[in-house]
Amino acid sequence: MDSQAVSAEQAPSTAERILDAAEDLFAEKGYSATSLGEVADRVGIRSPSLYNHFKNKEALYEAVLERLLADFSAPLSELEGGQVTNERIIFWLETIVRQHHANPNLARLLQHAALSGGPHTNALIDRLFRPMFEPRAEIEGQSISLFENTGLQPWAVMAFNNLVMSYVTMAPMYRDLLGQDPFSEEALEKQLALIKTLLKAVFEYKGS
Amino acid sequence: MDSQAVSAEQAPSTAERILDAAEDLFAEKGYSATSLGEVADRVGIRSPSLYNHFKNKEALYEAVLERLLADFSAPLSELEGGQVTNERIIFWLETIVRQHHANPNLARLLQHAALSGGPHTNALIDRLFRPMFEPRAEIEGQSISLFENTGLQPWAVMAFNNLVMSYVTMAPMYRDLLGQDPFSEEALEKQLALIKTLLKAVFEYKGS
DNA sequence: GGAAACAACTAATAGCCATTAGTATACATC
DNA sequence: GATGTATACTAATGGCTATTAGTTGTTTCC
Repeated sequence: MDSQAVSAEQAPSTAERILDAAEDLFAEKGYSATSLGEVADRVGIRSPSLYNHFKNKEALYEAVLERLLADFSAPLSELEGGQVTNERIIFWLETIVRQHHANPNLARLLQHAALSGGPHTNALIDRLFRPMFEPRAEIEGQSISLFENTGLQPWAVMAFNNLVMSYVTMAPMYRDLLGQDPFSEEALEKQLALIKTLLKAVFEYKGS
Repeated sequence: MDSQAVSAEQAPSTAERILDAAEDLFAEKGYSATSLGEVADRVGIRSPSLYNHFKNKEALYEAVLERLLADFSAPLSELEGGQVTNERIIFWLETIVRQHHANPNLARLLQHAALSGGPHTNALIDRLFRPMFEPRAEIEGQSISLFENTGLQPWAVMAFNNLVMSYVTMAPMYRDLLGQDPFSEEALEKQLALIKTLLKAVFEYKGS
């Protein structure tokens, strides 16, 4: 009865609460191992009621993906909106790391998709990764791809993607091994320090 | 009738063929999303026949894990059997990378366990990772942990584990993005070159 | 050659899955 | 106040799940 919030923030709609619960579960268990009954349980409704908000399981999954992609696509677009300098690559990578720490679900979902497939996997690849690997659209006459001058592109792109993604997807094990929260502020700083060091090493790499 | 091999190699037993099929499926889909019916289909028998060889699904999973762990535990034991020099760490990491390329299933299985849990996950952590993170047993009076002198241990350990594991678990997506086999000989060489460069960068890192 | 062990099969179980149909309640609009 | 629209519910479906029981044929051993 006292739950009628008068504050500035709206109480989330049922559809939003479904998306929240489904995002966590899809990220943890993957598409096929996630049951609509469990999603409904977390929201506090019965599973057939989900169909008032989403056409079916696949549509719910697609909506979860769409919401995540909207957040995570921004940084790369911004990077490509100007000259790609080493400094801006560092800044871009740092932004991405912070984003994954703030919400680890996209990385987890992507990892499930890479391992097991599932609906819309190709769309995921195209929208999240393809832009990093393809030669960039020409800007000011020059066509540069990330890390191009190191001679190890696209392996360097994969390597740094691996660093960021696997930290997130392995976090439950690391939590156990470290005895501390892998998403704490200190942990984030340590990971960033290491990644920046490695990034500089790649910038200076001229071939063995 | 002509299938009675007279050659040196024995035809694999039914139990071994079950293990092979189950390993691939568990690695692809994870524990709960793998059905015994599908395992049986691949072997060419009916699912109740599996129970002639394994007590139940969990015992089959455990047997798959055991077989994989036997292969993958060797290199670290060997590394710790002597002085831990930078050169031997490089050699050890190279061995591990080659092992994961030869059989990507352990990395995939481990990734599923990290994301979703499942039976024996704690045992997996303890046997595969704990030795890398804990201070090593004293050998010749000195107690050294890997990467200790860089000041970023255990983050460096995690980072290189991430590099190796994620390359394997993301391989299906990379196959699509690269347009070539991520487990080919050339791909392996490229990955090794990059990892060695990064490893040397960490050895020389003294703190920002 | 009879006995025992082994490994395949079919049939049947209880439980969970996504999904549909039909129904009840509340709220907004005319 | 009547009429829709939205959103919850219960009940029921057919399919898939792991697992058990019981049966049949084949191999191994004395």
